[in-house]
Amino acid sequence: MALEQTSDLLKKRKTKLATLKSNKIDLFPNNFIVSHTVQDIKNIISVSPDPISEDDQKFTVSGRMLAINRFGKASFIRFRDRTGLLQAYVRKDRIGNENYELFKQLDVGDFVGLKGGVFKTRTEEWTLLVDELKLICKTTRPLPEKFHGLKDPEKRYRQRYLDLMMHSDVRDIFIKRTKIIQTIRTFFLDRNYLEVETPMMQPVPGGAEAAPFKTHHNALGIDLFLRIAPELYLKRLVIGGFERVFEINRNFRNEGISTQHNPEFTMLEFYQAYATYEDLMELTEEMLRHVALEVTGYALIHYQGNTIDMSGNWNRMSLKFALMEIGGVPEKLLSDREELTVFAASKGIDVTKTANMGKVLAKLFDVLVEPKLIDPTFITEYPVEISPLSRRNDKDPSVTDRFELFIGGCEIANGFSELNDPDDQKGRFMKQAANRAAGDNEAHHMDEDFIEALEYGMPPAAGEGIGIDRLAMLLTNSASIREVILFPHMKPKGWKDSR
RNA sequence: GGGCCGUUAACUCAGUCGGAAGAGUAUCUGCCUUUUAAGCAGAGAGUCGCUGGUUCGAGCCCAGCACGGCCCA
Repeated sequence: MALEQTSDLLKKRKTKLATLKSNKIDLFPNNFIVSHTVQDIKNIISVSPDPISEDDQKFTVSGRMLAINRFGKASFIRFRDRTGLLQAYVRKDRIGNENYELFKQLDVGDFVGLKGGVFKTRTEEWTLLVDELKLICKTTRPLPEKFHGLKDPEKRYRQRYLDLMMHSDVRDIFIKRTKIIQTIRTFFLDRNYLEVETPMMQPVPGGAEAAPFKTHHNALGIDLFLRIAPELYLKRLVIGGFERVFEINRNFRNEGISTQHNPEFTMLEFYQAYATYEDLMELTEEMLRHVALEVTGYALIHYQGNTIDMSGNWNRMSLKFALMEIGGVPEKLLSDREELTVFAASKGIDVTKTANMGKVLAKLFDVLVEPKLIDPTFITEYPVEISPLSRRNDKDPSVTDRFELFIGGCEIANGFSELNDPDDQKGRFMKQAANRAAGDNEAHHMDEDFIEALEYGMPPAAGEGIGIDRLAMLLTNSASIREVILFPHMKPKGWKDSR
């Protein structure tokens, strides 16, 4: 056991606990039975026809004390349970001398069980008049300051429980996040999609262009990769006859951490047989509009100073059109890789020498167009070389039947008609493998097993992925992905034994 | 990986020109039975992120490192 350095405050608190314990006070009892929640009490008060006095009905509640105002022989406390905040009035003449002496030893942060009726204070605030008070759980550490809360972002993320305890707006963000996921789930279940789970550990990481995390299975003696996407497995299910499937689950990508990236993040992917990418654009509009309304109550989203209208028909334009009209790229450059690279360089955009035309276009788009797509906009006609899993367009085989959706300057969704020609798919994988050999470690791996699956026949289908974290950022007006992930990844620090 | 900024009491933050470490909240003691950032009087509380350097003297200047934030790649 390492020697722990304790602050003055902590030492005093521990001494207090020891004293209480030696006085036979149970600091962590587990036998308190609650009759009402705070919300129950508020509901009952709100429908009571006549003025209530503290003797009409008794409630038994429990919660964490967040504030104590002591006045010698009486005190006001505020406590909170999962349903809300309530004030209570603790009087020495009601709970008795002995209990009041115990109460004087309690601290902000402690859990208490209370029994009593309700009355209105002079300032018209409904307050529980305490007849009985019991310690439910003693805190060993003091809570952060009540007025300023916990501001240090590092502490907020590393000790999220404190952040949640102190800040109702933070709690609201995570409640909204859950509501987003539940609304999406219901949306798909209502449309006869089957919710499935596919491997998180894959022998060949596929379905996206990203560096994976590697792990090892001892008994099998093989390396496995944490999935970067579930796509290829979900398509195997479409081949198997599950014509409508969806999965909401974690993906893992071994890349940098930023305000937009966490190494693990949550992705919705869904696939529908006999649908095209155009059908999915319709479905996406309907779904996201529905989610925004369900979660925020409005079709207008306020995000980082912009007002985004989720109602009406969303913009649609091709990648090249967007580059010309929004990015200001001269049309004649769009068909010449060399000139385009020079143009990119003139804008301070660095393009690697090995990058193909599609990658150059995508890079230009990321910098010149994406930040400007505030209102929901579908971008279509992505080049085939950067869309290795998408179906070719019938009229122009150099582009695919694919779209990406941008809202608030952020990529939210990526969908396309699925490539179901096994030979074409094999050729695309081989091109990717060549890129990989040339040094692109984010290029796709060859997946022979998936090619074989396609050879058994996949019905025409369209599929889409939506980043749940990004969507949660959008709907909670969060500038950083860390604000919508309960425990964002951070470098370990010696903070555990430094206090 | 690069740039800028931050790290001082449990929390939120000051700290001037390099010359004895500060405030509010919280804690402790006393008073206080309708407060709500309660009030009044008093007290205690610090590895100034870490390591080294410059200096008679460093929270402050310099270098390196750690962690975090924002921006860029």
